Amino acid sequence: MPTKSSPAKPAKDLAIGDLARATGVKITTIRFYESIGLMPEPARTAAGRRVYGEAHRRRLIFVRHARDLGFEVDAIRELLTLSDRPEQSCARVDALASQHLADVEERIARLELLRTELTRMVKACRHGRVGDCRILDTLADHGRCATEHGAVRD
Amino acid sequence: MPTKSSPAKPAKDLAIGDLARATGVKITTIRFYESIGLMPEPARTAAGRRVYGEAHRRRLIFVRHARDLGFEVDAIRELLTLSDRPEQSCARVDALASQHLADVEERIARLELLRTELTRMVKACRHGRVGDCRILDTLADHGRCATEHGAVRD
DNA sequence: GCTTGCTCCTACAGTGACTGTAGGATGCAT
DNA sequence: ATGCATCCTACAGTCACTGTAGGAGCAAGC
Repeated sequence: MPTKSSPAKPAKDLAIGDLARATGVKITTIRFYESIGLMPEPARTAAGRRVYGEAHRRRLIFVRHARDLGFEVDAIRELLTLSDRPEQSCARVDALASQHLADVEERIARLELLRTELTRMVKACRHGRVGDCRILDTLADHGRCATEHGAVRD
Repeated sequence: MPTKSSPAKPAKDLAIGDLARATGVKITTIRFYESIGLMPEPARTAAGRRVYGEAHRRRLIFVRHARDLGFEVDAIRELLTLSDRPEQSCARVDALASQHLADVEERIARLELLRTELTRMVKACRHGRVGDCRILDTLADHGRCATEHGAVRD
């Protein structure tokens, strides 16, 4: 298995399409990440095509994985900055992750209220005419809801 | 309590700000709903100010409540159309609500995988230096994840 | 050397569901 | 008459991309 101490890695160059295939990130998204500063500006060929190396690949995988885990771009930007300062305390990293976890838990809680309410609504449906529809009745009047489901908000 | 059979309701007119206060929907949002056809174009005063009545208020409450429950605008548009045809079967209403419920359940499932993974990451943190940070390690390598959390996607 | 077909480039518009701002007109109370 | 709240339109901004238009580069086959 490869270690980062291998000294003479040929650092094979990657075109943007190669990088996209290697990471599962779309070409347009890679360019977008560059435009918002999540990815650094790569070297270019004489014809102006982007040339990437192993460091770019690792960084993009980090970004993609953090996005998959739901971190926002600003948080990822900060995480990337932090990971460039290995001597610092990781308290801030912990705080970012903990905050994100708290956000996820809040979203789950809100969605569970929603699930409760929607389940109730769907069960109440007697499959008759629109004029007698309990689902529409409930939508017309929050007073018929069992829970104080707030708004979904994302 | 008011019934819709009250015949001579004075139908007190509402300015857009009154309607906003009565429903908790912001003025700009009411105008936005009008622009996308969720709310009908209201009558206007001679000076061009919008004038709303009880029917508008009920419709806006319906829209707001459906949005709070996470229905998308297109679904709400369809629900509103359906509720104008009280003799039709409510099967389509049921289908829209059931589909939305399924969507909510899927989002919950994905978020729960995320919660698992984030909890694991945060617990693994040994509060040391960035260079030894398990959280950053995990972000750099999906292989360290316990679950196939996909992407969050909303 | 030329064509074919793939890859890549920039620049900009569109998504969803709003929110915010600029700049002006109206309405009402004092 | 003045001041202030409310209202109007029109448009830009949000987030994290995705899609499109229109063009240029590059390798392989003929």
